[in-house]
Amino acid sequence: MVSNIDSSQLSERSLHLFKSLVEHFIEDGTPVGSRTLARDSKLNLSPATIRNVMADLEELGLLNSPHISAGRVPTARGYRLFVDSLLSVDHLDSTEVDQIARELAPKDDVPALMQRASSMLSDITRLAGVVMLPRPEQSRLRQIEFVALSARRILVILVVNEREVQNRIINTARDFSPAELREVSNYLNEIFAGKELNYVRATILDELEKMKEQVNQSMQAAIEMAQTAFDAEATEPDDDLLFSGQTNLMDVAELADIEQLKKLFESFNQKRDILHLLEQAINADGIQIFIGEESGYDVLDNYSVVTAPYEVGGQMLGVLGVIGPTRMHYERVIPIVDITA
Amino acid sequence: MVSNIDSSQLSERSLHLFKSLVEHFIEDGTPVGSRTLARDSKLNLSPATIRNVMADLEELGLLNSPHISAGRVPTARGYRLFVDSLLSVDHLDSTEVDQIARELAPKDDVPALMQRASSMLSDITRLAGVVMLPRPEQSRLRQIEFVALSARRILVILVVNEREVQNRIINTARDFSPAELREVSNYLNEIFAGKELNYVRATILDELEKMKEQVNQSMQAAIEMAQTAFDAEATEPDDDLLFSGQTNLMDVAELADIEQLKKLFESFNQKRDILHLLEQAINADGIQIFIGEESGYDVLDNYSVVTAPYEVGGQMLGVLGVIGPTRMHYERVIPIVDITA
DNA sequence: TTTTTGCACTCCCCGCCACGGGGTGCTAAA
DNA sequence: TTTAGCACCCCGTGGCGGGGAGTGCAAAAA
Repeated sequence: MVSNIDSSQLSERSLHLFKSLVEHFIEDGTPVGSRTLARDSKLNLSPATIRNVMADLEELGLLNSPHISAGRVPTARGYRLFVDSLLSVDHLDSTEVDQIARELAPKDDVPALMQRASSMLSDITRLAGVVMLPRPEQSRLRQIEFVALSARRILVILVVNEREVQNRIINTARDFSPAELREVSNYLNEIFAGKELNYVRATILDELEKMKEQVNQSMQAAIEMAQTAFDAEATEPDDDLLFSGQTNLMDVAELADIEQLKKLFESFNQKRDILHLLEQAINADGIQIFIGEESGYDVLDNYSVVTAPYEVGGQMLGVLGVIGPTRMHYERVIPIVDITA
Repeated sequence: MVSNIDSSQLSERSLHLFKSLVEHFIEDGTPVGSRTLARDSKLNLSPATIRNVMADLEELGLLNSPHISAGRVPTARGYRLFVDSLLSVDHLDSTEVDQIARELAPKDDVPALMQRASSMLSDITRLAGVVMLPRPEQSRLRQIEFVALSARRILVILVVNEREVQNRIINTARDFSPAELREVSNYLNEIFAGKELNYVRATILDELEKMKEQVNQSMQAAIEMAQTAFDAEATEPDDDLLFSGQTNLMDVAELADIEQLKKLFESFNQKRDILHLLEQAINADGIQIFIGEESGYDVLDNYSVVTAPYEVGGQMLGVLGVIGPTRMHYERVIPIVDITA
């Protein structure tokens, strides 16, 4: 990767001009030329001077022109410099902050909350929102319960990590009485509560062996049953990436290329690429921004992704973000993503 | 609604010509004129004759021309006549049928199966697939259980209609002992098991009143608690419409209008309109086709929807279908939807 | 009466051209 | 180092003209 430009390598004036150029371009998406820039930036320089500066900036790879006689446009590298060193981030006014807080009041369970967060992000930015909720590496079993549905069908309830509840219905080889079930669950809770799920899955068979002489026959069958429940749990796919507002991207003029949009939407459906990308962001300790081709996924070539890890209840949980054109209002999107996280 | 054209109202020849016109148009999407039609249809008629016929057909509202000096294009009404009376449905060859059967082998639970069905439909037709799994009108409460998670947090488990399990976590005003919880659930199961959920929701308050003197204080609080559980249940949205392959629609040339696509995608997200439409199809006893504006939803103006109700395990379950441009290969799509159902 | 031929007409599409606008780079002067 | 001047570039637009595909109608042919 080519080294990025450091703001200290450029004169004050160049930076100023570069900044207004980017801002101008973000505003209306047309390449900006020396004339307009001369007017906009309050520097009182002639277009010719500005042309010289722009030529330098182009040399550095911060700008380029779509064709010889058009204005200049920022490159990915240019955007990088812009967001890293030049950006003055808006402060959200408190009503907006309030609104976000209100929307995200934890009325219900985690997935629903994530869903709301995602669609809120997309609503407020008019871009696409995305929330990743990674399957927690260490899911601790909190509690296990059995409920008899009918003679041989038993509902197994696993409470994991404080809030999540999973249930499976399993068919058993023989009948179990409610008393038996209670006994089994007490037993399992005693041994396994607070343990890691993977550990439970791995150990339960051993445990079974160990107990062979100690516990009675019925108990053994019950534990076997519990095992099938855990095995089923392992295959849980877990929908862990939520999008919303994809359609907002269809409004953005420069993305009006159907082919490209299609590729993007497909990669939303596949989830794979986006997931990989967001995983890179999970350990960043704040906002992270992927600009254009930086992401390494060519579906995202003309898009930027602004992400931030978030946590719920004190522990790292996932990453959320916004996907939009490289030409987005970073100064607005960034604080929004930040606050939401 | 204007009455549809009956095939008996037209001469053999007109029908033949009309049919080849539609087929031709479906094939390559350009308006078809008398000249080409004269070549294509093996009738040995001069273009002029055909022009006369076409003029008649236009009078009947089966065709129209985008502008005076272009070929003709079928109207929605024209398509209607075409699919109702003229269509010769392909027989799928047995490898295709096999493939469908293999894809839909019931390896896992119902929602996953539906998901597979939907994406299979879209893959095979190269259009968008949709599957509705209606929330059963009468959901009967089968069983209710409470599990204490911690001092004041209780997990409520509702078993509904044999297979479905729903759970809610509720916070209570005071502690409940496991014994109390068991008592409450026994009590509720006794009264409400097998009853309709709506009924339960409606009656539980009355029941509470009635019981005031009979049961003890703690019991009352418990019932109140149960009520909040049921109330929460009422708001359950239930994800009951699955799409896939939306992006296929982006390939279809004549839909290249971004605005329209956007509206369509949005209505996929809202689900509301599509849901209403599919509900109309649930009682049809076979394939049902909505062509263009017939559906009554203007987002679907240039689209057709081919639906069929399906059942699993002997009971009516839902509707599945395919959404594509009015100009789709009905003769292929129809049997595919049919077999899948 | 039905079909065909002939003809005038219509409209879209495409390529062409001219032109105006907003740019550029370069050179020479301030 | 900045500015003015100048020649040049290239895109977008709009007008124009011809070709193509198709139409409707009237009159002739079957």
